[in-house]
Order: sequence, then structure tokens, then C-alpha cells
Amino acid sequence: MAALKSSKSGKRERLVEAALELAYRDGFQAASIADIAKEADVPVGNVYYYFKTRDQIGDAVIDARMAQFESLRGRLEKLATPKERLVAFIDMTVGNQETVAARGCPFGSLAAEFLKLGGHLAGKARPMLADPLEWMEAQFRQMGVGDAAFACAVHLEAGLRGVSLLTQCTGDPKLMEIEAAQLRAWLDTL
Amino acid sequence: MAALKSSKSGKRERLVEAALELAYRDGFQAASIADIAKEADVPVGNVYYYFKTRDQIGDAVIDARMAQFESLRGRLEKLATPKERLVAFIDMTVGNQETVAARGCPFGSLAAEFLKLGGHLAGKARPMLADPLEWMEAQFRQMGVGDAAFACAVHLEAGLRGVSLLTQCTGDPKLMEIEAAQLRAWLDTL
DNA sequence: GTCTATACGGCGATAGAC
DNA sequence: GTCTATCGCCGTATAGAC
Repeated sequence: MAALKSSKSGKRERLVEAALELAYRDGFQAASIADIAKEADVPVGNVYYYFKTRDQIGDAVIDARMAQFESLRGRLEKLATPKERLVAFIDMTVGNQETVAARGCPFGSLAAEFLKLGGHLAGKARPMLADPLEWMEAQFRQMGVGDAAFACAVHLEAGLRGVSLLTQCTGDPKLMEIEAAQLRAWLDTL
Repeated sequence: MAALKSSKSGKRERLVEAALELAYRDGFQAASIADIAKEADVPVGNVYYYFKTRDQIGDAVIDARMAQFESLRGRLEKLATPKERLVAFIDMTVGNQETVAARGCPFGSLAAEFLKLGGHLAGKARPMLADPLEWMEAQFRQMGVGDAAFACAVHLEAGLRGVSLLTQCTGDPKLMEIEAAQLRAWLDTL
């Protein structure tokens, strides 16, 4: 599929990476085309060769984030038990604590912004949190909690996304550890 | 303090209310001065008589939200026990489920946007989530959980803010009830 | 105090040379 | 494919009539 675009210069990839970086740091709306082009070291006017409209950059940003979750999911699937996979998800989130304190949840903060933006991008942003929720539900189901699987998934993801927001708001990375410890303990009671 | 401004027309109040409404619905950045003025039924140019800069409208928006929390806190203080107060806080959040599904958490979504906006407004937005956290910690301390009070506060607020984000993302108000039930049950174990 | 008109800048997007 | 130059619009903010 990469072969459909003949360019080997990797400019499109650099633009997407730059846009994701800036959208995560300052918000997608705050990042102008010029900002993104500068960050990617690509001449401004050239951007419109790769993207017909600014919204399409937003599409690519969401796709890039979703690809990161897919990659993570792939790695987690190699673990033996569903509980190990859920704990690894928690650990991985906590491992990001410094970045979360500075910029917020990589998925939640982007999703929140796109949701408020409305239009086409709002719908496209939904899977950023909904797909992890479904994945967690599947893990809990495999753990044998039965009908409680969905509620458990809601509890786990809510705790993680919520504490990420609190961490960003207070600027204190320790909050991530505090909540993670409680969530792990709760997992052990199931 | 209201007497410092002689105007009785209430235009400033209408502007702030309109700005809060639009900031909550579409995001503060998306709401232009013209949009706010139109929503408040105030001529555009007149806005700059009440606010020297756009940022000052942001200040007023944050103040208005904070005042809502102060009002809620005042009502909750009338309840007899700390656990009743915490449960009432949960109930009140769930009672907002339809609005949360459509627009997100009234405090969290605003705080998240202002935090990414950076500058002066980012710092001013922090108490929107930090003050409730402190209040919750005080309640837990009164419940006699000792050193766990802070961790409990983190767990409760993270759960509520997190499920609000999930609710907005999925569009399903039921998630609020599901998580609230789990948080109430957890409260009962303390 | 209230409002109109407008200055000014930055943005997304386009045209077209190379 | 790559890049420069520029258009047109809409945003904040101001000047000044009433």
C-alpha cells in the first residue's frame, strides 16, 4: 500500500509525525499548517501535495495514534493470561507518567479535542477510546467474570484515562502510580 | 463588588454565560468573539468594553465554572456525614449523564482544553480538577481512612472524570451509571 | 456607555514556475 | 514532484462617532 505513493522522500511520514507531535503537545487546532511543515522540515506549500485539506492531516493523526494502539495490542497478545495482559496495559500507561504529566493522555487528550471539534473527525476519534474498551472487555471475559466484563472494562479504562487527566492537571506524575496500585489490587480481587 | 461596574444591563453576565456555553459545547478556541457576542445578543464591538482581551473572557469562563463547584460544595456541606457527601457528589455527576454524553465533563473537558492552550489560562484551569480533589480528600479523611485519604480521592475523581470522557466518546449515557454503581460499592467497603 | 467601521495579521488554500 | 508567491477570508483588536 505504501507503493501507491511513489515518493521515497518520506515527507508524508514526517508531516504526519510532526502533526501528531504538535497535536499532542499543543492541540491540533493550535498547530497551523505552517507549524507542522516547519516541524517536519518540509516547505509549506508542499504540504498540499500530500494532503488536499487540513482535515485530512487530522485523519492521518488519528490513524497514527490508532496504529500505536494496534501495535501495543499485538505485543500484549503474546502474554499468556488475560490478567497479565491487563496488568501490562496498566504498567505501560504508568511508564508514560512523565509525558502524561506534561501533555496528558496520548489517546484521551486527542480524542477529547477531536470530539469537541465536531464534524467528520469527531466520529473518527471515537475508536481511540472505544477500541481499548472493547479489548479490555474481551480480556475480562476471558478471565471469567461473565456479565461483569463490560463494567470491569469501563472501570479500568475510566480509572486510567481519568487519572491521566488528573496527572496532567496537577502536574504530579506520582498520581499515576497511586491509581495504578489501586487498580492492580482491584484486579486481584476478581 | 458588582457595584464596581455601574452598568445594569447585565451584558457582561450574558457574555460570560454565552462564552461558557459555547466553550463547553464547541470548545473555547472554536468560539470567536463574534460567536459569543451573537449568542449573548450583544453587538460585537461592545465586547471590548467589558473585556480588554480575548484571554480575559477565558478567565471569566473558568471563574464561572469554579463558582458552580463552590455552589455545589456549599450544598453538599449541609449533609451530615462525609460518605453521604461523597455519594451525593457521585449522584450529582450521574444526574448529568445526558449532557456528559453530548458534551463531556463540564469541568474536565474545559480543563483539558485550557491546559493544552498553555500560557496564563493553563495555570488558572488547574483548580477546576484540583479543588474537587482536595475536597474529596478532606471527606475521606473525615471518614477515617487515614493516610489512604489522598489515594481514595484520586481513585474517586479519576473514575468520575474518566467515565465522563468514555461516555462522551461512546455517546452512551449508561456508562455513567455503570461506573457510579462500582464506585458506590467501593465506598461501602471503606 | 454603546455601537459601527475598519485596521491588521495570520490562516487555509490555490496557481503556476521549475 | 517540488516549491514560491499570493489570494481571499476571518480572526482579534482599535478608532472614533454617537
